[in-house]
Amino acid sequence: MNNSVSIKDIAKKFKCAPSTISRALNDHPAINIETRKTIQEYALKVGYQKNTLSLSLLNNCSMTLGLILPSITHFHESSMLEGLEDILLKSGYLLNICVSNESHTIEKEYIDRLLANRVDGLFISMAQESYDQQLGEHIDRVIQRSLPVIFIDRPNHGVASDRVVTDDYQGAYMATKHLIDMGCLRIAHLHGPSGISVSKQRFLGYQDCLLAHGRKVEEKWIQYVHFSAESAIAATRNLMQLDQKPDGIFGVNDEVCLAAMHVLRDLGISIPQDVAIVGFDDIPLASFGYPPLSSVSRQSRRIGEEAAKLFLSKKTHNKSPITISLDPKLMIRDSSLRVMMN
Amino acid sequence: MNNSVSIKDIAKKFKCAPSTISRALNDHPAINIETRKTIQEYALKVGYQKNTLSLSLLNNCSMTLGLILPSITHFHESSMLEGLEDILLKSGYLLNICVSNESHTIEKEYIDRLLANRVDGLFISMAQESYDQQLGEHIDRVIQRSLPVIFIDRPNHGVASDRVVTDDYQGAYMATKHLIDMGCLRIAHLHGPSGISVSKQRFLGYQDCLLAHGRKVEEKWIQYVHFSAESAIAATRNLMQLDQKPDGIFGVNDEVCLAAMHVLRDLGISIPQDVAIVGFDDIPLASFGYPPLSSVSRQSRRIGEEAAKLFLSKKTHNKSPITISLDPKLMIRDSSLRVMMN
DNA sequence: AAATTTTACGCAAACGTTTGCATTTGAGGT
DNA sequence: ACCTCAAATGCAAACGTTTGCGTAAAATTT
Repeated sequence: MNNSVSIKDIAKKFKCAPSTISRALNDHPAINIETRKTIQEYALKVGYQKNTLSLSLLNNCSMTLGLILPSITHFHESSMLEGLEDILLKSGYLLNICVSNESHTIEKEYIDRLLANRVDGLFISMAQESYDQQLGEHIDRVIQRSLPVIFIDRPNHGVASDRVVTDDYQGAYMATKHLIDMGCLRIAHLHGPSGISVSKQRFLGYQDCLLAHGRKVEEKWIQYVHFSAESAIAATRNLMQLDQKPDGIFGVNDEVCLAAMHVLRDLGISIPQDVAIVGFDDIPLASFGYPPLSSVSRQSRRIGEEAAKLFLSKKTHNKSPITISLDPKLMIRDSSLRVMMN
Repeated sequence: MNNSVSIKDIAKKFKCAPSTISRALNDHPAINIETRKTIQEYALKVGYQKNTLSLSLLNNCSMTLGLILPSITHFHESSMLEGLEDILLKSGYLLNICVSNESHTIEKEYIDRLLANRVDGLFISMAQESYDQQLGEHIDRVIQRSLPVIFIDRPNHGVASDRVVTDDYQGAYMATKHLIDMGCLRIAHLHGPSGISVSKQRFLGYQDCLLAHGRKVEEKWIQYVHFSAESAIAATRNLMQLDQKPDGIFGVNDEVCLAAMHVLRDLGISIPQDVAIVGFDDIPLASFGYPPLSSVSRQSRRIGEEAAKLFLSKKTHNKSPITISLDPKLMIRDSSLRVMMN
């Protein structure tokens, strides 16, 4: 079944000790230079490949990391993964990817497997279930092993550890402020799944911005949606059936906004004149919506990069927990850019 | 640094042999039922976690697989990954994710690391560089170790191994046929990056369908693009500056089509009356384009599921290489649904 | 009471690699 | 011929776990 050749096999071939082979392959100066050459050439010929598992066992270091995400199909998540990979590739690590599907049970199962495989660290964006039910002891188990745990996007209630996030609050504030600047008087919000930090922070930014500018936060203008486009259909229709229709929408992400624009077009409502709209994430297709969708960029790829760098710095220094918060950027496009006439 | 407790540690605590602990934890009947209980409780209390690495070493089986992709940010790829994960989760495997970024060098590096970590199998969608330069010996090295290698999407020139793909040719044929049925006389194609199988197959399906229906395949109606939306901007403009403008477009994927529609709207060209358009992949946002974009669905998630199942069946049976080809489905939406008046 | 079986556990090897500490060999100096 | 020293290599333990085999003690059967 397994054809791999080991150091012992090579040792038999040369009738010498495994240690000699090991040293030869690692260019140890104590081994005769010609012996080294001969052994190295033979190893190459027979396709010898070091078995890292034995080393991991010996050194208590597997050069493998774990990444647990609720899902991976959104641009933000996959883009973040690419950022992580980019840095880890250069540092010799491998990454185990685990999709929890927002389930606490699955998350726990994956953590068990990762621990059993002795990963050297863990990046995690907690499942909604774990968050809702305030379940953190599975993460604590990891930290008790003094393994670096780096939280991504979502916070770690109770657990003291590192974090890399975008400042969702600030991003939402900027988006809402922009809508106010564009003359919107009744700004609605497509609120993300409750219990998830991202939803909450974006709502708070929206709320505080309205209050700071003397607006009221009306419950009827807040509709709850999931992160998928479909869920925004009904929500948007609801908004547009109100007596007091909104003239601005801030959505929890771009998918729901693109779906909302779809509904608005259906209803013959012009964007941005009748309703201005701003999303979040700045996915590549935002620019190609009709009209092009204004959006808050989270620098997804950089989140991954910063998380990886944070891990690498922890490996050596082991400082106290820190939070890296990246600034969001507002990308203004036609969906909110009103022709002001005053 | 590492706080993990081993079987040996527990054995010392109980002043017995490690083998006793091992058997107790694995519910071996030869161990006294009460001893078992005591040991299991203690193990739970001190947070014992089996070290899988030692077992991997012993059994030549790591319960870990590798997945190498050119990128991960497209819906098709991340969706496929979720399908893979779903099946592998149930089978106890972990998945190492590797993004090659279409680079042969990176792909080779990742394969080395995966082999060193003794993965039990490999899923791979080959990098364009490897494909362009006909480089396959790094894959051969894997197969020579008699490791299952399953190719995804892109073929394995020269290498005899399993494959899971969508029938791109058939999908493209269906899309083109649909445009013909909708009365399009001059059907253009936004051709994907050359050298990549997906691009080629979709072009061939387009070409053969045209020929089969007595149409000419005109070079001027074929524009080359990347898989990103941006790259379709210039391409679409070029098409619309021709004397003989196309009245139908089949695009290599949805991103380029959504971008193309953006350009068409800018030019005041009505969709689908002036130009009908059909994409590929059926990404979730296709439904929310303006107008909603017709598209060929590849069943991305199922590709991952089938690949995982194929691996699992190979583990036991070890049959000769097979190719699983999934049927594409044409999702007809407004972007191509013309009101026929004849 | 002797013989037999059962119960419950220990021993040691194995997986592949590294590494500190011998040990061997040969050369050079006296 | 003897001592010294360096060069080149071997030995054995270690990482954590499993497992076939051995063995002691206890329980059961004659």
